[in-house]
Amino acid sequence: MRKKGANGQESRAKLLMIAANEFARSGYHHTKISTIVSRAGLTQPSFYLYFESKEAIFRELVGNFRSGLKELIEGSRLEGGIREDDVPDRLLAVLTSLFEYLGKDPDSTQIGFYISEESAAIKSEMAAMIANNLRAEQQEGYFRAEADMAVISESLVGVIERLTLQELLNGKRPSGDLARHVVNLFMHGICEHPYGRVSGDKFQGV
Amino acid sequence: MRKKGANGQESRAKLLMIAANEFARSGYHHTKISTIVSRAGLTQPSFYLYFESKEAIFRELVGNFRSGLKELIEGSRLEGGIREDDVPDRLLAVLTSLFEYLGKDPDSTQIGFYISEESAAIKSEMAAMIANNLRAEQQEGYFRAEADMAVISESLVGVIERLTLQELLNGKRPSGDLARHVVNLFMHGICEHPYGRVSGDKFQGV
Amino acid sequence: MRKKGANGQESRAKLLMIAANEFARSGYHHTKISTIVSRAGLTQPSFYLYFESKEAIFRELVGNFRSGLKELIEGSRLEGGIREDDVPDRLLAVLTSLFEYLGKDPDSTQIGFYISEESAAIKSEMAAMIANNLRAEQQEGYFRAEADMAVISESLVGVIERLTLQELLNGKRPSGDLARHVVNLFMHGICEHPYGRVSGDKFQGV
Amino acid sequence: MRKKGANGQESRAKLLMIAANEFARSGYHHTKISTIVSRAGLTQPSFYLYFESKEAIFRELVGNFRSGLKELIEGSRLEGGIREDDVPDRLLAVLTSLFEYLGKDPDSTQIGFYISEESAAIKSEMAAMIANNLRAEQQEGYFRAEADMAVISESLVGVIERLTLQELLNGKRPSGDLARHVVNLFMHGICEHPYGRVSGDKFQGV
DNA sequence: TATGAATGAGTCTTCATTCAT
DNA sequence: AATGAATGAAGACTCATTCAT
Repeated sequence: MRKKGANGQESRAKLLMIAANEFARSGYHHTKISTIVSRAGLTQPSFYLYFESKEAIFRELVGNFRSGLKELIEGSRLEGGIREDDVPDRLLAVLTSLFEYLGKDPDSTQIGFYISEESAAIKSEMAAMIANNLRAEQQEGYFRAEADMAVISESLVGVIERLTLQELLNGKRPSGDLARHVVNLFMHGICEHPYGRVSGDKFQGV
Repeated sequence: MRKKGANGQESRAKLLMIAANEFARSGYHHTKISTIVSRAGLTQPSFYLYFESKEAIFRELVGNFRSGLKELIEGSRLEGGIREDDVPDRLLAVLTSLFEYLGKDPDSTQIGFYISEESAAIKSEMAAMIANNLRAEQQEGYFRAEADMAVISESLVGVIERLTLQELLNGKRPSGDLARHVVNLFMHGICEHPYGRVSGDKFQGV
Repeated sequence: MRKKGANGQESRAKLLMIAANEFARSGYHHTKISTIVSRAGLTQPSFYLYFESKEAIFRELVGNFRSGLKELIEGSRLEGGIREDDVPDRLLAVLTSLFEYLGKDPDSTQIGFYISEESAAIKSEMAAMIANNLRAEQQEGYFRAEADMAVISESLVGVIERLTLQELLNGKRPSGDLARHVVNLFMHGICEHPYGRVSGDKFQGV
Repeated sequence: MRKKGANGQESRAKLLMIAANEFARSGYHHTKISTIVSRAGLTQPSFYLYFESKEAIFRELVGNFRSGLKELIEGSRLEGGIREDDVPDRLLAVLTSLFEYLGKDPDSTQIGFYISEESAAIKSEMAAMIANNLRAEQQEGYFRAEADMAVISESLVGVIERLTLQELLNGKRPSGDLARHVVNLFMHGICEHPYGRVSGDKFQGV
């Protein structure tokens, strides 16, 4: 006769899930081990059967999110040789899958993007990878040569993190919708009648 | 010769400044009153001479940042009747002063944008105000009629917060530079040769 | 061999007992959690395993005393229909059990009667219950019709609290002894030769 | 030109009065020097111009009450040789002046009787003096020879303190009224038909 | 006579973590 | 696989009191 929850893997997974939820809702410091185990129907010492410390479980959550994100982005470089007309659709596909990733586990996204002290690093890493992708594509002539891809990629990350928080995680808009908005913004801007770009003595064109 | 710190207002201001710095560097919970007062050359009880609690001084800091930001944005609507050609320059001016505000007191910006639990609310408020401004300008024909200003303003806030953190606060680029990049991105996008916009059955154009 | 104090209920009871003693001897403010736990052979956090706060354990102590007292007095109304000659003996029994209650746990009595801010309320409640009992008995003709039972019961409470503190708690006299003194005083007074009662223009007889 | 409140004696008296009020209302520990001086329109250091410490001002208040009380009681022994019939009226007069003393400065009475740690001692002293007076009168045959004046005086003090708190200080009954109730109770008791006194094998008669 | 500014000393309370079973 | 009981370490906050002016 198995004891209730006697399957260690189950308990571990349960703790991980609940911890993610607590961290996402309350932040790292306000989350208490006692709350987590209590929601899991366990006691405090049991927690330490599966995780070394509060920090360890948090790191595991952040790590999972981070590596999944990295993998996704690494696999999304535009293949060379696609027709120029296809660029927007390719971008759209990439961004859609990115938003889908961010939306499928809101607690982890919350943690990785907004709670963790690693958040800044994660987004920087993300921006760097995107910048690489974009530069490669830029070299193939898909984007304006003078565009500063460091700034563009940081901007893109900023847009993504903001829309994720404000539109995606609370269910206001679906991934594809958001992706399309972003593509159109980054492709064409919002200006009615394109005219010259702003510049100045001390500024360089984007 | 005046006693060191014998002026209460000086002590208060000092504590406020040091607290901002500690909160910005270490976050709310890791910041200790003992550290703050020690850096100010005071003792713990003195802190409570000027502030009700740790939370109170934090709130004051956040409040100052928030109201300053609000005031700035509220005063920045494009006046109607300017020539269409001037729109980019006006936007540039607005964004420049915004980045300047965000860059002049990095600790407060850090707190208001990234540390406070109010951060989300602050940015939402900011996005809402910007959306209002943009809509007004949209009605005067400066921007594409079909652009969804809710998404645009959220995106703009995302870009601003990201560039502030990655480029402005660590001194990589000056306010004007960033502002110009943002204007160009939002005006025209990064696309080399404008072609049709992406769309889909279930999506509406931006 | 059981670990010392490994039984939670024992620890709780121990803390409760020691706390009562400390509160009784030193008053609420001078009583330190550190002293209580140290006397119990525990550390401070253990205290919070069993009680929410210093105030909570104090309230529990006061509450226990109060409810026990209430129960005792509520159950002590003289049954109607007893012979008039038996009234003193019945009163004697009631007062004896009251003094016994007050004397069996001196620390709690000290707390409930003299330390707690609720003391006044406790004694008022006690006086009100006694007044009710006395009035019922008065209606059955056991006591003089013109006696003001509000004043009498307050007086009785005053006598009880004073004798408890001065004679009972320090062991000078046993419960029965005190009860008998009180009965005789309230029944007959101390006057050698009963003469007329004092009265005055503006006073009503007791 | 005199500074406001430049008269030291005025400030001192003011502090004393306010302190009495605060101590009476809030107890010793909850009373804060900061509150006292603030109500007096002074600052904290000024307090130490007139009193050595918080404890010192408290002691002064208690001392004043105590010595006034002592003086009053000492002067109230029944002169020998009065007619037996006059005893009640003499007692009445004594008790009336006692209640008047207790009622004229409620804050001080509150402090001396209920707040101070000296309260027990004050009442004991009071009981002892009363016992002396009563014994003297008992020897002159005014009271029953077998009455135990130690218990009687303690009881009397108990009645006085209780009626003072419950009836006098909150204005429910005037001094003379209370005094008369007490005299009648102690002279004759409340029994309708005097019958034998309770006694027991192990008890001695009052 | 009065005060602006500052502090020494002390206590409650919290929480992650562990031990023995 | 799980837990009842216990703790080490740390930080916020309070208040009577004093110094220099």
